[in-house]
Amino acid sequence: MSQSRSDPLIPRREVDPRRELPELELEVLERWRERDVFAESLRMRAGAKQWVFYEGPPTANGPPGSHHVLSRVFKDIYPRFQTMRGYRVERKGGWDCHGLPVEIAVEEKLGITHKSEIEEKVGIEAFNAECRASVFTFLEEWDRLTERIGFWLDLEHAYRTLDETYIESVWWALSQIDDRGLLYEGNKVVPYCPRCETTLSSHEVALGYKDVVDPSVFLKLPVSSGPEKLLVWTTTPWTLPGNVAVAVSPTATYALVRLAGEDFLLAEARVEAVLGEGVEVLDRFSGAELVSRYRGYRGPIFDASDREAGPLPILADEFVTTEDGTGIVHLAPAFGEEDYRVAAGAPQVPFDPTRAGTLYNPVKPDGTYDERVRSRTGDSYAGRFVKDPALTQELIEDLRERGLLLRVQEYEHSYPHCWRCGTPLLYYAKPSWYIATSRLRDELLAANETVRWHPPHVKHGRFGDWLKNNVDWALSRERYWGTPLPVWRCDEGHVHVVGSFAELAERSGAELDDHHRPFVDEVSFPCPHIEDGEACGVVMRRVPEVIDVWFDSGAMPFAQHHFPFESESVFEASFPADFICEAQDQTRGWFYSLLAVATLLSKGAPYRNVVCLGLILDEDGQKMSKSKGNTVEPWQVLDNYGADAFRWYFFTSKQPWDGYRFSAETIGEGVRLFLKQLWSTYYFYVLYAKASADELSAAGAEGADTDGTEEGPDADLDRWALSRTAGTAELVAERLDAYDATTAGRAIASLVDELSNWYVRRSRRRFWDGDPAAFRTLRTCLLTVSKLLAPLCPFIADEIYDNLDGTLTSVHLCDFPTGAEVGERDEQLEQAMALARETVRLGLGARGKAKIKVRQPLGEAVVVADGREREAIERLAEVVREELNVREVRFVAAAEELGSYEVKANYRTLGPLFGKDMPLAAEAVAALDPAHVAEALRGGEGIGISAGEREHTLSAQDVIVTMRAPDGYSVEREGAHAVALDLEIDGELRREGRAREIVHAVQNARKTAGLQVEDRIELALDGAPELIDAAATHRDYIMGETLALDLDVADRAARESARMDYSEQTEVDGLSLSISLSRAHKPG
RNA sequence: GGGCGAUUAGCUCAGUUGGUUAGAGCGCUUCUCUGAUAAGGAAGAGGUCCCAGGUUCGAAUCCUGGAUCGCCCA
Repeated sequence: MSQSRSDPLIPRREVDPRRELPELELEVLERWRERDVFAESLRMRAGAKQWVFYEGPPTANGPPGSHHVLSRVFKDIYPRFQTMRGYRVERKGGWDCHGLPVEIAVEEKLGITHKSEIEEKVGIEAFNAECRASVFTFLEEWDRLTERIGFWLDLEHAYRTLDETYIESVWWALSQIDDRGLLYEGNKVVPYCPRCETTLSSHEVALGYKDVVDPSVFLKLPVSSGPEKLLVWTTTPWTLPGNVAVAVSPTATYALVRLAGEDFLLAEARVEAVLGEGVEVLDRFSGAELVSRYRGYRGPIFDASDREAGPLPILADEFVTTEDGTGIVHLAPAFGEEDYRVAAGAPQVPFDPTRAGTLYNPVKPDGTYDERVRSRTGDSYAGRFVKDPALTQELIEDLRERGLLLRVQEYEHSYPHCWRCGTPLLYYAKPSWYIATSRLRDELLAANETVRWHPPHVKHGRFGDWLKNNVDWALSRERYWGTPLPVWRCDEGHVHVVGSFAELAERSGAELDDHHRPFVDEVSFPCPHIEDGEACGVVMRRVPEVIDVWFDSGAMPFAQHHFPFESESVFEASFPADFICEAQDQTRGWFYSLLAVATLLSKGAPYRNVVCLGLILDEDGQKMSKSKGNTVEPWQVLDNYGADAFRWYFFTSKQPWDGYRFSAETIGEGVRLFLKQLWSTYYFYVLYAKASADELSAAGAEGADTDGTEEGPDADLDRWALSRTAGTAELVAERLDAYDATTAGRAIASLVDELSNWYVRRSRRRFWDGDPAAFRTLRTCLLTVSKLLAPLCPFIADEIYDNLDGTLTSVHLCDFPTGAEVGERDEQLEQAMALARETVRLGLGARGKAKIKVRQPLGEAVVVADGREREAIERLAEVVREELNVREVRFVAAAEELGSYEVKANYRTLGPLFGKDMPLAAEAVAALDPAHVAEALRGGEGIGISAGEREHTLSAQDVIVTMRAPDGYSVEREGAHAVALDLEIDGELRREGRAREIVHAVQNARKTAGLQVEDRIELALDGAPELIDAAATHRDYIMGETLALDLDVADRAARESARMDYSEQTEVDGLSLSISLSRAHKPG
């Protein structure tokens, strides 16, 4: 397993600086397979404490898209992290197999357009066999994608909701719920798809809202006792044949008004909106009074073969509002939830919910009128689809002809449609099985309180609100491919819920291999119901429904383990989950079904942390969909940029719940900025460690104990790099613990940027020289980065670890690094370095302003800094000096040593003191003599100012001293910091600058001549006397830098050039220079 | 109609308990550095911090109202 490294500083393999990451990832995958790393990561933690992850099962009957990659990335990060933290994190995969989407796909395949064909033409057995076959159509692609993106999931032991064991656990759950008295059959108005002929659950309804324009009608219905007419508004004219009553608000004020000779009744608040201005109000009274005054209206609104003309009741109920319409609503109990409730409670309406056949419903399950409904001319509307726009026009025309229509108005509203087939839903009274979740509302809310949501606002916002408004779970579906509802019923009306396959076998004697429909439908048994001490005994048959697939998924915590029939301890140990993660659309989906099922079984919240992801939109902010053709195919991204890049984009571009504007190009940016930079730094290390192998293996043996004892700038830089890395390790662990991969990832990116652009850049010379301390430092930093990065970008992280260390077979078997083991934290040094870098930045700015190249040395840089800042920069003065290419760095305590300056009030300290008088105080400070103030404050004296009615003695923190640009220097400043450069260039500086220019020119010539970096040369220079002078003065320097064994200057150069391999003419500082060089033969 | 979230540079996003002149990356222009670099560094152009009120000495930040976008609910 572990491999000993005799020379830890020397990498095992060479590295290609232009390595294609997708190709690299495929190799890493191969290595994981060979070394069985995922399984090993579990074995390694076999005895450890569990950290539990639940996989929300996708359906594999469609191909995976980019949004699946999103959720799978986050589902991978935290389990990998917690594994490295020492936990055992099992990751059982899962597949959601049942449900309407599967059936729809099969219907399409078989060319079925209507539900009835399934039983009549195909047969349930054949149909379900097709469903079973199609469930895993895309399984292979899912598995392939899962592996390719580095999502470690146990696919071999994945649970499947169609498995017998799974179904049995679901049955058990339902029997438990029944035992609590929470399962019931109700006759309720439900959202119903007339095409699929099935009831939809509220979460399914939520998927299909569309904005549509429908005609709404204002009716005038004559009261039965006089000429007045009730004004009634409805947006669903098709429900009018089902009308049995109207309702008003008992408390609202109603008005009797006269318009164009007609008397109307409507809510006073709606008069102007409905009838316009200047309407004559004849009388006002409350809704309750209206009811007692008029009692009824002439009905029915539409003629029907089984209805006689006569008064229909006016009812009063609180649900009626006067916010829109007329304040009077029509009631059709078969087509509205409130209508049903109000009608059921009114003795004037001949509807009794407990008695079959009393609900007036003229619409058949396929969404067409039955033969009872007749038009004004006596024709039947039978067979017409109720939402057919042409029919709606006929109904309106009918009303108009009969003088019942006041007005038709286009009404734009959001209306639910079937999320699968797009048919407008009907609200329709149907018998249906329910779970009384609304009775558990308090338990649900209490369970939610124990959950940590990411982002937090979901808890009391979207999800909490949903729980507060909980309605009973409509559980049954009149479909075929699903977990059969385990409810048997006899003709006496007794109901029995079967809780296990064994129980079913025992009662019926039937042993089934497959408990799906239609096989389970055949099973019957004598009714066990005991009445008066005697069993009923009448034959029981299963009700035809299957259950809502959301219940399947909500049952996964126990059903995946076939609990309670086996694996009891496994289930107990893995409940609740520490972490689940899905997109926001699961708020009403899986997040709810999990919570509801667990609560129904009195188990408390099934998860502790939820990461709730946002949606993926395209570049223009449009929702991605196949029909728009704006989807980004995962494979396209993976092949071009790789999985690490894909993953990196998701967690560093923004917080994942904010949603994404996604395009392939934005992923490329992250590759360049971060992954390539990391790779470059890693390549640099490997290149030079290989080149210095001899020195390093000698040093390796004695190396470790000399660490930390060295002094000087190099040691400071090493300590800085280790401190920054240690700090980052602490931060990353803390953030990943808090499910904040975004901050963690960005912190790693900053670290890598600083290692690459500061540590490595500053340390180049040490790497060329084979300084073991530099290699040790950089290796520690890179290895730490690889471990920090392992949960986030598992491929590149493992490659770096494997090459630089490889003690374990994968970085994913390592413990997550702690700051302490990386190195000592020195925050003062970190701050000092930040200040030094800031100073360099300002100095370079000053150079830029003066247009003096960095190659030209300057005499001095004057840094304005005081106190601790000065100490900090002074400690790193050598770094600043080199970076700015100046002979000396001089410090001045305050700006006046350099030039004039000004003082300003510090609002942060003085503001709270002076309050309203702050502007006066600021003026008072500005009016002070700056030199005097600075002098006094440095001497520890206070300076009194007064503003308004207050007086205050200024201390050093109360003022900000800012320098003005002095003469003779180029100055760059920012806030209190400033760097000034002495621009005077004397002969010596000029010569040195020119020597450096010459080196630069020769290096370019070497490149052009095609020489290797390690080739030695013979060099000859000729040209302007100023350059020759400089070259002569800095002869050794030039030879050293250009690896010249011999340098000829001027006089000899001319004749030498003829025999040289390469020569060129160039210009330096506007002066001509000729360079000739030859590859020298290395001695020995 | 209600709820939740968002709105900051051409684009993608930061912006700490309210504090002086609002930042970064990408892209663009100019310059520069380079013995790891299709890299790096500097400068420039680019902002009514969605709008309007309010609180405050002071608002991108807090409050109210509104607009637009997204999601959810009815």
